[in-house]
Amino acid sequence: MPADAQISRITKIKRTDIRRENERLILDAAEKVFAEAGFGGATMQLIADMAGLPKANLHYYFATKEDLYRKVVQDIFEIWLRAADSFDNAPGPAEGIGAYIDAKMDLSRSHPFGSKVWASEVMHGAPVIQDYLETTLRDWTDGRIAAIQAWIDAGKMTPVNPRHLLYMLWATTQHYADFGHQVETLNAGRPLTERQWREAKDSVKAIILRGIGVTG
Amino acid sequence: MPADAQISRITKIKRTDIRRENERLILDAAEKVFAEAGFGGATMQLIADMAGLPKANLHYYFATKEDLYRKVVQDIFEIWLRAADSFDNAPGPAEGIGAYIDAKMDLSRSHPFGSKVWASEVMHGAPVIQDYLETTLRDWTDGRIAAIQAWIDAGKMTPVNPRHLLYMLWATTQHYADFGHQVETLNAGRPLTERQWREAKDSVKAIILRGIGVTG
DNA sequence: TCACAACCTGACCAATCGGTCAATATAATT
DNA sequence: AATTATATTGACCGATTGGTCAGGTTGTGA
Repeated sequence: MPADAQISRITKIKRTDIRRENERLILDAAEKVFAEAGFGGATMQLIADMAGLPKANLHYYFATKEDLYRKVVQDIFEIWLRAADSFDNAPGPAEGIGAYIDAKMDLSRSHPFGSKVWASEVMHGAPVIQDYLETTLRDWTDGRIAAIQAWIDAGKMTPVNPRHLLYMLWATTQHYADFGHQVETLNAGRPLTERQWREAKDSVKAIILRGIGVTG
Repeated sequence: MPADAQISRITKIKRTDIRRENERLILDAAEKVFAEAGFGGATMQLIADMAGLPKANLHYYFATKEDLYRKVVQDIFEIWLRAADSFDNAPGPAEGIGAYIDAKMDLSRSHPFGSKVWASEVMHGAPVIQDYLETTLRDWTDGRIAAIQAWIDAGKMTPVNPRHLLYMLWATTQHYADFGHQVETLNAGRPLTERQWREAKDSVKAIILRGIGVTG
């Protein structure tokens, strides 16, 4: 086997790899630009520059700006749904809700752009993911409400309105992503440190868990 | 005195009135359009149509789109600051924080567009109100943190991190405005009724006040 | 009544936008 | 090696944008 053949085999870029890598480049850039500028304020040129590709190349992989945006929003939604696994199979609210807060806070830290894109989409009336809200999200919500109600019926937590408890969990955890700039500004302009993130998580968990009558 | 003179006196439109009324028309329309489309997605033409004025007339009162936007954001900020009066002069956290939640929830219901514009502005890095964050908001925050700490020191509530408690109050109350569309979708597509708004407020207050060791 | 200032607006412009396309290059297949 | 499928890109286009401006209208004070 000649040397260049070996190199070729190692450095070879397969068609499927090209597609996958470029789509990833574009989606990452798009997530950031959509988050920072909104759908209306984002431009394909800006996304292209951030992805390091010519604008025309974006349209080769994603027909329209709206197609690209839709894919970004859907990806985030799936990540969030997966975070809810912490909720399931928990013996009680202390573990289930505590783990859910942990998971959502971690996502606010690791995927702040995605959270902002989702927030922006919902704030503008959910023009592209309305069907998701009415089907997947509604089903998911109903399921968790039932789980919380079961904990209440079993006397494992103080009776509260499960729906509003859920909203409070979403709002509080996503606040650290969506309003991250405000949080950072009020933190002397510096990003939260590892210790500060832990304190944020602990504070949220402490207040909410005590609020539903669960001893941390 | 001739009849038309009397009519003229009654229906007369003063210069100052014209300016005030038109600026109000434009600001109200702008708040709604900026909230629903974002700064980048909003167009002066759309705002003009909603205000019932020619586009050129908007530029007579507000030089640029950014000037108009800045005024909208500043108005909201002042309304929010005023809502914090409930915080002051309260004998303890039950009254102070309880009243603050009430006030912020009422604002989420009465000024949902303003809340969305603020959220959008902060999410995009606060390009036009960064100085407010660093001065007015920071001072306000420091003051409330001190007030909460005083309550803690006086043994009137469970020791919690005052800053994160504040963030939780903001996040939870504003969620009903910023994510109002999602809340409505999960409510069978219908806006919250008077009773449902009361239940939301009561749920938020119950969990948070219990979470900080205050008996409702 | 007159002169001035404030107010109004249709028509217009340069800039930018999302999107297209023909031509070319690269990889895969036969 | 030849052919085909996929990937790349500069140049371009119609549509829309924020903003301008000249000329007209209306209210105000002298």
